Amino acid sequence: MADATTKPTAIIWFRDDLRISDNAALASVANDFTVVPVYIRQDHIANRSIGGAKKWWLHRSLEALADDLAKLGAPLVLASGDPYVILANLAQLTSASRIVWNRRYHPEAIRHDTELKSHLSGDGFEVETFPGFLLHEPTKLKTGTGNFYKVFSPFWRSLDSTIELQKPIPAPQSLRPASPYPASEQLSDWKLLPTNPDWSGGIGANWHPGEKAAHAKLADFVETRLENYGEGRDRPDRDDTTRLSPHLAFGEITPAQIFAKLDEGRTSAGNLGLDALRRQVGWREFAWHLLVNQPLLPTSNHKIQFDDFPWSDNTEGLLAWQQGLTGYPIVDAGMRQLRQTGWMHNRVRMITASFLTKHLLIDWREGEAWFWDNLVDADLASNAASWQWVAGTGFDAAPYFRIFNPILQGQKFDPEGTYVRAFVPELASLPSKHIHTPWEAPAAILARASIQLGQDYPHPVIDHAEARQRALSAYASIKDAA
DNA sequence: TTTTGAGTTGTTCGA
DNA sequence: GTCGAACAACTCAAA
Repeated sequence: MADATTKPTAIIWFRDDLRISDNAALASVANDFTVVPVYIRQDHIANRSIGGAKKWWLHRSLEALADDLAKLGAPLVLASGDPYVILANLAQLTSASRIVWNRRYHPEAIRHDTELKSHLSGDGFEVETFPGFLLHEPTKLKTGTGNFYKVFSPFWRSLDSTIELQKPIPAPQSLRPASPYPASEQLSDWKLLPTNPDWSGGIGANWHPGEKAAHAKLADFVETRLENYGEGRDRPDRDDTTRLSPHLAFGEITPAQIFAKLDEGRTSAGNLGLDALRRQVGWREFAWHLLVNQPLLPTSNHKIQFDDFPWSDNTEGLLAWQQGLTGYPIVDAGMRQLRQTGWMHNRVRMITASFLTKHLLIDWREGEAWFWDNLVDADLASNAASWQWVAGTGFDAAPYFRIFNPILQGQKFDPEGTYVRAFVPELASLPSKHIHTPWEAPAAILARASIQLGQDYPHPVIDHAEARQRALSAYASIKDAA
């Protein structure tokens, strides 16, 4: 009634946090303010354009968020342009006194948001920012000697034992809209969905963006797959992973919410899957910990001796890898899964990344960029940290002689070839015995499976043993130089 | 300050 | 088929 007009007004700026629950910024204004939720279009993150798969997800996720906010009573306002201008204009229009957001952590965003906060504060607005993206503040967690952590295990021991499990904040029951209420741009005008051609079919069939879908997926996982997660998560031929990564990347769900849900299922009998999943979430924390403390992570070798590494300009090899035509079935299945669904199983990310950097000797940054463009869950920190780890250039990196054997990996983690058959249909009729080594299959068996190597499916682009030796000598060359 | 133990995810070879 | 050792040396984190 009367108090709707007497309450002050606040603007909440949504960014990497497309959710209404466990949203500290939103909760801070939900009760005592009339509000304007705004999302400002951003085509770049850290000087990179957003990949097509993520644009598709963003569109759907904004739809879901807008829907939720409309039901609460304060529709989402979409705007394009410079955040300072937009926020200041909105504040003027609605007589807002307070502006809030949840923090982001990629280096450019930290710089940008810090500057923006000081400008807006200088203009007389009360600006407050909140955590919400991670379980820890990357600049605050330190080793005993005051440095940031560079090795996962001690990092995780420290974080895992000190996490005070904040209870996730419930979503507000309702919101009071500011008055007057600003006009919004139309989401469809942002043209985030692909047209001509619309390649999003495979992605749309696999994913349901949005906060509600994220929580439904988590609940289903805890109920049906958590128990198998410890070993099952390594199997691309099974569906034992959470597939929560894109939901996390868009902030539709928080690590705190995941941990809280997991805790409900904690038993005295053993918590193998539960602890394994916490640990995986810990890897995301660690990647951001590294990125915040080492902003060059996405672009520069952490181990600088790799600046002299003889990477190859193998454009044919790069193309074969990108298209899933290397002749190694597990590699090709992974690369095609990525193109078709915007996602790749974690085990296969390692296999394909090892193949690019070690078998083809192509700079990890080429692979990082390709993953960034195609992954629906593309995460600046996880992507960069993981590529550097595989390439051997990064923090706590794999020893140089750790070169994945794509044949063994296929046989071990996709023993029946289920995964290969799903994404490399031209091999579907091949018996399991030969599914990971079609070039060794007897002619009669290839004929029966209607495969002519070199025609229906490529010969291996390079022999494994030869590639292994080549990679080992390439690594030896920079070791000698150093 | 020095010392010590440890470090996601592997492969190959030879007994 | 299975198993342990070798593949290197270095950096990190904590005692």
